[in-house]
Amino acid sequence: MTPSSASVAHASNNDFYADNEKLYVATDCIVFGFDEGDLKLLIFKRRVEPDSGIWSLIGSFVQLDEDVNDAARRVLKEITGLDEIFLEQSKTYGKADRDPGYRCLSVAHYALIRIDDYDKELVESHGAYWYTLKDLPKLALDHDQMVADALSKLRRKARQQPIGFELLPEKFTIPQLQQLYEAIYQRELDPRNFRKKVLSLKVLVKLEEKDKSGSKRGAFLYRFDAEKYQELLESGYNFEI
Amino acid sequence: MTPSSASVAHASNNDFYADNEKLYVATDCIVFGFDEGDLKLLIFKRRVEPDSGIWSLIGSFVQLDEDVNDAARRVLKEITGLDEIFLEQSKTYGKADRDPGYRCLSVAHYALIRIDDYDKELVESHGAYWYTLKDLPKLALDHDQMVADALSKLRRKARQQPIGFELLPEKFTIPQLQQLYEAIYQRELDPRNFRKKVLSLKVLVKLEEKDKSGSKRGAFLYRFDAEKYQELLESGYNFEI
DNA sequence: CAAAAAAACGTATTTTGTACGTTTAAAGGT
DNA sequence: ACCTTTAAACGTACAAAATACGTTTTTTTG
Repeated sequence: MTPSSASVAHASNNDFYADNEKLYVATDCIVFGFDEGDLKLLIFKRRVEPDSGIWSLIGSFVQLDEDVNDAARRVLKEITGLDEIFLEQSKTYGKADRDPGYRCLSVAHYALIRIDDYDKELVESHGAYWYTLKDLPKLALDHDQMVADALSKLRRKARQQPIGFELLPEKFTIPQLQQLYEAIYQRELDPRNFRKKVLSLKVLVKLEEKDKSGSKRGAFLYRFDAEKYQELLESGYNFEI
Repeated sequence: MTPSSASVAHASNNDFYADNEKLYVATDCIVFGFDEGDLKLLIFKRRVEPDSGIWSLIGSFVQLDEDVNDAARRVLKEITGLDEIFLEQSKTYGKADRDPGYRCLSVAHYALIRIDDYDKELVESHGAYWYTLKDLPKLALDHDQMVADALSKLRRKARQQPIGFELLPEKFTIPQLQQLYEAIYQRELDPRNFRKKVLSLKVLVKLEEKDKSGSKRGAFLYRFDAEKYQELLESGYNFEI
């Protein structure tokens, strides 16, 4: 019954939890999407008591036989219908009083999804909606902090690798890519320098098609070269837009 | 009895743990120090059965009424006698099978300590020792991975802020500072460019004393200017040595 | 007192980032 | 048909930063 592994049974003070005590572990997902030039977040509103009407991140308990990151993937699949998306651990929130009434810690994960891929009906059936970051309502518990932390991780991540591709549709224009980075960094970028920089990475493949939704003239569509992108990652290059 | 908060009781699949099931939460600390030109790690060897002789990181269970990061601080205080040291969450390890026999997840933290500050007797009384990173023995469970991850976090952190100061004694020479960065990055740096760069930050205060332990000529000692260091952090400057 | 070694200072070159001008393609009004 | 407008696409000049490497200084030791 008593754990025996070296990982925990070593410090002098290794109390185990009493039989009637329990510590819950949950995971919450900060789901980012990009649409109409804005970074969006998938949040959901409880429709039944208790806490009906309160907005929060999507999440779930970690089951006893389940890896923590699998729990996050399960939540994402349940709500968006999507599999195999970018998902990374953000941070663990472990304040003893973070959830009133009982002890529960949450391992937050952030996900990036292509906003045109997800299962719209499934999302709505769960009471989940996309919110622009700026218009975000107050969220439950420490979820506001989770969002702030995930956003700052996303920003750092975006500097290290061309993460934008996870958030854009397969074909995209350079101005669209720029809009995404502007949304992530929350500042304007020079379109001429942005184009120069992004093309210098040699990970974009120019297509023959144009996208005319953004301007009269239209802009050429690009897709990214998965192979060269991989090389770039492995070289340890810093994207630094 | 059943948790009612919005944070967890929302997904369709919110199983709670059965009465006889329990999920343990521990914290493990990756404690870095710097001595004799090398990065060192504080690890400890169990001296009683079971698992006697196995090396592992220092750690402990998180108590039911205790913040997770407080648990890490408690462990550090217990083993090193040190308070108020640099401590940051690294990553949470949550594979269902990471610890054989029972379900336990671990929230890893990494700490940076001035190796001449710690309580030597206390450390030894706990069976803990400093090991150079390269000579590290095989550690228990997934602790090798924890060390690798923490090291990579330390590297990234070192690029963002002059973290070296946490690891050096109050007075140090520029060549010592360089040695530290060489140990962190695992590559050689040009001493002339290193000096130029580090002095350009204007956070070092030159003292009148010299340290003669490293060379015949001796090198001037410096301390860092806490105020200017703080300004530098707040300006969002990237250290980038 | 010369040789050795590392500290301390300096300069040249290359690379990268930043600022901003010009040309081009297509749409829409007159 | 042609002029205007708009954003895309391309290009150039300058500033800042990183890198490479030469020189001088200080001290110890043979």
